[in-house]
Amino acid sequence: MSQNQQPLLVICGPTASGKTAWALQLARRYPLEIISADSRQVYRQMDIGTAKASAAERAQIPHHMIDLIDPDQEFSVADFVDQARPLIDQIHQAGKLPCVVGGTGLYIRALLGGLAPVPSGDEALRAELHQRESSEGAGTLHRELLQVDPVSAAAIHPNNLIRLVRALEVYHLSGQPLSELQAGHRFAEQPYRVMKLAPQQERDQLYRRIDSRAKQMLEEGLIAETEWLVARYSANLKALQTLGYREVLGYLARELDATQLLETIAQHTRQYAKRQLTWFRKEPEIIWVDSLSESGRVLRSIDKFLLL
RNA sequence: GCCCAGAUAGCUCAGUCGGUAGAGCAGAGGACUGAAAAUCCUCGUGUCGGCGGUUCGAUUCCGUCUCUGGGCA
Repeated sequence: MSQNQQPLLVICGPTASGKTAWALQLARRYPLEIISADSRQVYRQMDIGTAKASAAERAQIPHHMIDLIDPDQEFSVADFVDQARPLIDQIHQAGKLPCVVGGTGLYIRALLGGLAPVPSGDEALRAELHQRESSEGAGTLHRELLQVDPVSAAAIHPNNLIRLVRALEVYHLSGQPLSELQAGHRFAEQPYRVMKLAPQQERDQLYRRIDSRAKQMLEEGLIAETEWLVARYSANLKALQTLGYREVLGYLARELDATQLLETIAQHTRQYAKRQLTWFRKEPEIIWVDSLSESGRVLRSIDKFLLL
């Protein structure tokens, strides 16, 4: 089985770290097609705030897993895996090299390791569970979970409602504890032969790049893009809870002035990048490098990887 | 110049009926299997504006000075 594994390049890392530039650089040397691993770029009409590759860049190299759904539609990590894997196969069959590029750590982990066989989300049930917590008091869901799935209950903080709801949802839908369904899975599938790269840089430098990207998004019209989404859909859209859009919502509600808007987006993006770093730092086998041109060393190891 | 109100953690502030102080935000670290750009957890010693006085003991009371708001001239 492992002899037949096809090669897959992965470029991961925090937002604004230069992943896209790397992919474009590699595309000059290899017949790349890009698989975006980004939970927000799947939304159409959310272009500026999600920093999608430009039309020119997309004309240069095929980009996949972008603009899949409208902003009012649901999407999950399972949808990502289900759609990305056949695409990767097709790219291999066409004799090209798929390159996963993105900062959504969970999507990448699930793509490379698979997901446990658990039921998918149920919005109505979720709403009901949230309702129960607020009407019956804080701690209700955690106590319930303790009864049916003590292992998950021990792992999930009583305040982490989203994850409590998910664990209870799985139990109600399948009759089995989430922890049991996950046991023995541990992201152990290995459908591809993988080489993972991540741009390495000083925290200060990354933060400066984030600051200027936030400024750029506002200059390119993030406010107008958000206003359009609010008008077309609603301010309550879950997709509008995305970094950048959420702060513009605050600006439109006059909770922030223009200066505060820029500063807040930059600040929240820095916090997000920090969370991403926490995730990727513990991810195994990532090769962190300053730049691809490092006298060709990285390129030579990619060559070697592809020849195996 | 006079009157009033402030001056406490990087920021905004609370508080100590006198026994040297704590929240939110920021920052750092961490968790994460169908909402993941989401969600959640942990970490707070700082001449309590300066100098005097009262007191066993002052950041807390008194005086004075400096600075910042606001008002009156």
